[in-house]
Amino acid sequence: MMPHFSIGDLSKKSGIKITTIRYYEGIGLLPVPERSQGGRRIYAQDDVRQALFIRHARELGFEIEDIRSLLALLKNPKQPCKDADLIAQKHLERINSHIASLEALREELTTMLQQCPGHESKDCQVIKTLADHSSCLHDKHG
Amino acid sequence: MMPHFSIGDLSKKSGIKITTIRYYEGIGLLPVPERSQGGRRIYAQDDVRQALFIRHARELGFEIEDIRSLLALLKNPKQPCKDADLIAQKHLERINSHIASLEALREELTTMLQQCPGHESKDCQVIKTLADHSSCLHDKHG
DNA sequence: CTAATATCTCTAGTGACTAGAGGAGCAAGG
DNA sequence: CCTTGCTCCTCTAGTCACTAGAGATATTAG
Repeated sequence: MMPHFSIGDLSKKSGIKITTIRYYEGIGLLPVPERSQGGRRIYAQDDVRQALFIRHARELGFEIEDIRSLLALLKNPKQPCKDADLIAQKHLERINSHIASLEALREELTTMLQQCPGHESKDCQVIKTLADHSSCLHDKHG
Repeated sequence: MMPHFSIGDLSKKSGIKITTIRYYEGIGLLPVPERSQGGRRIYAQDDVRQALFIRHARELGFEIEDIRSLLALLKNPKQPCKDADLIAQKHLERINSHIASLEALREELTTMLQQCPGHESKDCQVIKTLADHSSCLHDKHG
């Protein structure tokens, strides 16, 4: 007899909220589970594993579409590994450029705050910097 | 005679897309402008300044509600500067923690990719790491 | 006068959920 | 057997900050 779990069990085991589990089912990221006589979802051990996989990937910032691809690779063990590597590599690049732009923002915000001596907002460096883009440290933040 | 600008002019001068300008008007971030006889928006120099302020703040990652507060401070020069500093300070903290978690992700992704020797996805370290959360470098990514 | 371009309003879509309404299943205690 | 309280059900709508598109009108250049 295989163990089976309610949606609440799956939620606790995977750390994914119940509403989110239903949402994932709706978009096809989690399988459509069996139902009890009363119409409630019944999950198996495999579903717990898949939910954990998804949660971990989301925590790592992978997008849903990436996860869809990674799940396909997980289920087809003969698929070339480089497909997964490519997804991870692209994601790493996104993260790297995201970090770079956030660091630029941090620098500018820090400068703004350090230079701010005033008591009234008319002297405020934060306001001034925002109002006058030409005094900005960087050309591009985004 | 004050200079006046069409929405297209404002868009070019501010770097904000036309549709976004209308959206900002809708949510009260930009003022409701005068209209020409034919019903087109007419902007003044002040609006250009305000649009630039908004764009710069958005580039720095401030949320719309933050910008609303900062605009209020800009327009009331007697307001205490620390109100603006507080907003910027909070934002800086958000950015710092965002950077920290992205760096954790980067580390884990890098490790995953470096350890990946395989040819088939069943040996893929990327897939394996995602499937087995316990082998994860960090407790928390988020 | 015509053709091209700019602008208008309005609706709906994006991603990844989240919140809430209103109803039904289910287990335990009295 | 009945009630209480929890879990679960579906469905709709809201979040944020836009973006895209349809279909209509205004303005401008030639």
